[in-house]
Amino acid sequence: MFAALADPTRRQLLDQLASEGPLTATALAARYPMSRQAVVKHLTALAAAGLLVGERQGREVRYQVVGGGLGQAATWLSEVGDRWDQRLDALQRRFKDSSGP
Amino acid sequence: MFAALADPTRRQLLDQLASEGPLTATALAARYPMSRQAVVKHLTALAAAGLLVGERQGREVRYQVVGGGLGQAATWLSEVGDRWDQRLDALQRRFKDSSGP
DNA sequence: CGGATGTGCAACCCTGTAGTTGCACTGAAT
DNA sequence: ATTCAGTGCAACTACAGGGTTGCACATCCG
Repeated sequence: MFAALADPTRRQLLDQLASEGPLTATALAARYPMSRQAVVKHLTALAAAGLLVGERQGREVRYQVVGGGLGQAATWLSEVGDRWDQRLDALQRRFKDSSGP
Repeated sequence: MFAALADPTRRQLLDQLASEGPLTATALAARYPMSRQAVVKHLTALAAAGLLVGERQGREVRYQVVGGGLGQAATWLSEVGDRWDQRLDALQRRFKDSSGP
């Protein structure tokens, strides 16, 4: 899932879909200097990571962002951040204790 | 930077450093089924992404987490999330308007 | 000093994957 | 029915990156 976010193109794709709403692979490919299939691969990767869903409408497929997906990443980030903050706090407390009045 | 977080090993490494405090590359390598150099490469990648710093003490180098680094990732996530939420809100409003009482 | 321990650098496989091209299939329009 | 736009699948190339090994350099301890 972080692997899906690792590629800059995929982040851009996600960004565009988030701000412009559902689009088709062909429409997106027109905005990037790469082939349609390349874009499709990226979209598939993002969908596999649970960040997108593709909905078929006639002969086209509109991809749109799934809101909850990013939450997991955010959760992990804050967990590690918290652990590190706890260590920082502990160090600061110990420092205060040993140098206190 | 997301690329740095993409590898599971690197996330584990970050995790351990966040919860156990500064460690050397050799000490970390002892806990992983890979060579020391492999671990060093990961640590270097994390340091290049601004998530770690290595501090030399005599002949060893202790790596420790840099708190602010994760903030950037969190910021990006929340930005994209917000944009998507805005679109959702706009859609819901429009839907309410067109089907309202 | 000499040996042990920890680090740094470089060259080298090997797998994964981003990107391409080509072709077949399906839905819509004339 | 024919044509056109959009999609899907598969084979192929090429490059990045994870991992290894080998050796040289620095530092601590006897």
